[in-house]
Order: sequence, then structure tokens, then C-alpha cells
Amino acid sequence: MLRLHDTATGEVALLRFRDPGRVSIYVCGLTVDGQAHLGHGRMALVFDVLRRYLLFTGLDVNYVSNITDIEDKIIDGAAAAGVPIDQFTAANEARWWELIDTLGVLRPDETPHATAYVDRMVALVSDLMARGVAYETADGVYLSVLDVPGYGLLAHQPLDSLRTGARVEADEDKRSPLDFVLWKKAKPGEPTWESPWGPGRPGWHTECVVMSLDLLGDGFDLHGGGLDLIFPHHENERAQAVADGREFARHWMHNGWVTVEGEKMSKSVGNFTTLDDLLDRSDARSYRLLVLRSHYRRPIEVTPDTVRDAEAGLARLDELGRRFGLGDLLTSGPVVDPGPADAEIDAEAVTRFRDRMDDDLDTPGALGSVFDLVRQANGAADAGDQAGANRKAQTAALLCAALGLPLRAGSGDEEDPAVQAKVLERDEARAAGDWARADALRAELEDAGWLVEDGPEGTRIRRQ
RNA sequence: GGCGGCGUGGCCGAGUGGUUUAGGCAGGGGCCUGCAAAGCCCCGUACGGCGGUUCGAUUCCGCCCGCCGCCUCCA
Repeated sequence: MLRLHDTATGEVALLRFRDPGRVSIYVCGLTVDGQAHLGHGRMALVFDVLRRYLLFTGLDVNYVSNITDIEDKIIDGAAAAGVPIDQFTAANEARWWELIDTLGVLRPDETPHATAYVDRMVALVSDLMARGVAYETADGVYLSVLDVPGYGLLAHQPLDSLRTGARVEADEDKRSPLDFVLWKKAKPGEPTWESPWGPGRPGWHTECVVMSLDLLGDGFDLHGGGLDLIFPHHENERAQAVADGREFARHWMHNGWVTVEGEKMSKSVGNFTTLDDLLDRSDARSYRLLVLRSHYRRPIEVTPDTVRDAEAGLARLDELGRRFGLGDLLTSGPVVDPGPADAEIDAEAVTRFRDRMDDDLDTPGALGSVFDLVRQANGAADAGDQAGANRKAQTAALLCAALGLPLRAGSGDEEDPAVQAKVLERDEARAAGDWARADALRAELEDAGWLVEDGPEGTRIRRQ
């Protein structure tokens, strides 16, 4: 049973499901206002690993993650690019899904878009007005947060602190500086929707309330996102749901930053690396491995050094795939724990893995158990215990797949006839004891990007 | 100012009141190899500082130092 840190309580607690055997998850996705960076990638990977692990343990998972396609920066971005807003957001979103696919992240079961839910957002705001917890001002409609029981649950800040910290906005009509906008009245040049308060557009926090409750229902199991969404975004989502008499998320999970030289990566600081940049120069699986190597709540440093380190670890895993011909276990789809009945799998190792994962998704510890298997498999094979070795190797591959990290048995182009000819020629040279010729052929292959390895079965090559 | 997190061996990074070790990368030695590569074995005996609790603390408590984050729209 999975124990997870809950942002609301600050404690690690058993994740309890509303419906037995089924998990409903809502993760705040991307605002499609530009290029996604490493932080967005980490978020996607962290929740992908959670989702895959729940599937691995045999649960049904309903995973919803939204796209925010109307927002201030989107309006500005489209204007700056000189293109219509829908074209701007569509292009950014399309690129995001390509990146998601490259990262091996499973697509959500549902991907609601804010602009498709404006009617229901208007309905929610109207309801909050009717309940007397929201009020209209000259420039919009606001939620009166001091009327919401438990406001500050996620922020873990005294209300006074939030109040004194609140930035003073132009609108002095707000009853409390903490109150936040549910509906923004139209400004010139902005896209608008009709509402009882005149044309305008929804505030940011409202969309996720409406979409999560619509698609997952009251009291859904888990709500997640990046650490920076805790306050105000998630606090304000919860406030609206509670004020509307709805039961909101039962559990809150947030992932930590990607940092650059110790500082949070963010667009405002300008210290971000885009996912495009990273994926251009490294195997996407190495970023997943890098993310898995540290706990999801800790910050991670992404530097050329840490990426290289992850790539070296990945190479060790792939080497296992090659050595044991695990080509049929290269799935990038979800896998399910086969249980102790499967003689090909080391059930005890799977248990060790699951113990680590159940402890608040201790992926570094889980990964340690996988590397233990790698060493055991290689060691057994070296000692001539092929059956035992295969079992360990298969188990390692299974657990890698469970983490969304498919092993590779090769690059696929080893069969190139010209390359194969050189490999054969080298085998002949070696058989004849012509070491000079063999070394020359190795140099040629290496120049072509191959790493040459001689084994009992002859020369083997792989991509460097 | 308020609230919170973190400081582990050359690097990354888990975990734990004490007997055998996380794991990965890098490094040294060995086995294997024509030489390599890959793999395996061995090695470095780490837990910011000062006190306290304890038979015993890296692990609990206090203080200090350092780094980081949040305090209204940033994953």
C-alpha cells in the first residue's frame, strides 16, 4: 500500500481511495504560453512514475491533466508573436505533447482545456455569488476567502502572514487583500465570454475546480502539481470548492524544483533550459533516470555533469538489455506486477522494490534495488548460472519498465550490411591472429560511432 | 519579518539509535581479454558546527553556521 506525503497535513500517510481499486488523479498541467522547460518535464515525469506505479500494483487509474489555454501571458505571447490566440496555444500545446511522447510519459486519460469549460466556470461563480461568498466589483468577481473554512490549509501560513504579504492591487474594492478574482471583466483587446457580470474571462484558479470535479467527481483521490502551485493556486482551488459545498481532493502531492546552481529554475529568473534543448543533446531516458535518482520532493540539479552521470547509469542498464537479449521487454507502456506465480520473475526483488516505492515513492531506493539486480544478473551469468541470471535480468527489466524506463537491446542499425561486413572481417582477422588488421578494423568501426566488444561468440558492436 | 525545507564519502544521492553493505558515476587494485571494451571481485571506512538525552547518535532534542524556497496567478 502506497504511503504518500500529503501537503495538507505535512505528513506521509496511506493513500486512501474513494473507490476501492480505482484511483482518480488530477494534475495541474501546462499553461501553453511558450516553451516548456525542465521543470515542466520533471512534473510530467514525477506524476507519470506515480501513475505507472499505481498501475503496476494492479489499480485502475483515471489520470486527468489540464491545459490552460487562456491566461495573461498567453494573450501577451500571442500578441507579441502576431498570431491569433488559438493558433498560438495550439502550436505550443502540440509541441508539449511531442515532448511528453519523447519523455515516455503516458498521455493523460483526459485533457480538459480551460476554454472549453467557461460555461461551467460561470455557473460555479454564479453559485458562489448566490451563496453570498463571492461579490462583484468594478473590475470583476471575487471570492471572499475569509468566509471559507480552513483557508490556509495548504499554504501552512497564518492568515496574518498571507494578508500582510498580499500585493496591493489596483482594485481597492476587495473586502480583503486575500480575496482573489473568479471572473475578470473585459479589457480592450482581450478575448471574452459572456457572463451575468458582462463580457470577461475566468480567473486562473477556477478552471481546475470545475474540470477536476466534472471529470473525477467530488472527493477525488489525489491532486498534484509543482511545489509552486501550493499557494495560491491550489489553496484557491480548494477555497472555491469548499465555498461551493463540494468535497475536493482527499490528498495533495507536490513535486520539487529543478534548480540551476542551487536556485529555482524559472522563466522570471531566466535561468531555464528548455526541454527541446535537453532532448536535442541527450537520450530522454537519461532525464527520467536523473529525475528518478532523487526523491520527488527534493530539488534536482540538472547540469551537463549530472546528465552525463545519468547517461552512464543508463548505459549500464542498456548493457543488461543487450547481454540478455531483453528485446521483448522493451515496452514503454505500463506493466503490471505479475506476482509470485511467474517463475521468470524474482518476487522477492519485486517486493524490495515495492517496499521502497510504497514509502512515499522512494525512487532512489527503488533504483538501488534495480541496480542490485543488474549486478546479480551479470555475476550469475559470469559464474555460468544462466537460468538464475536470466531471472534476475528479466526482473530488472520488468522494474525498469514499471518506472517507465524501457531498456534497449541495441540501436537497431547494427544489421547494416556494410557494418556487418567489417565485423565479420574483424572476426576472421582475429581468428587468424592478425592483430594489426583487427585493431585497424576496430578503429574504423569506432570512427563510425561504434563501440567494439569481443566476446566468446565473436565481435559485437553497439552505439557509443 | 513570518512559515517551511535542506547540509551524507571525489561527485550525485537514499536510509538508519548500535551488529554486513544503500545505489550510481568517477578513481585505485585484481580476474577475464591478443590488446581493449563490457562484466565480476576488492578498496577509500561519509554523515555542517557546538552542546544535551542515551550504555551508544549521522539518526532524537536545543542552539549556531551555511544554502534554498514560500508569503496572490511561476511545474
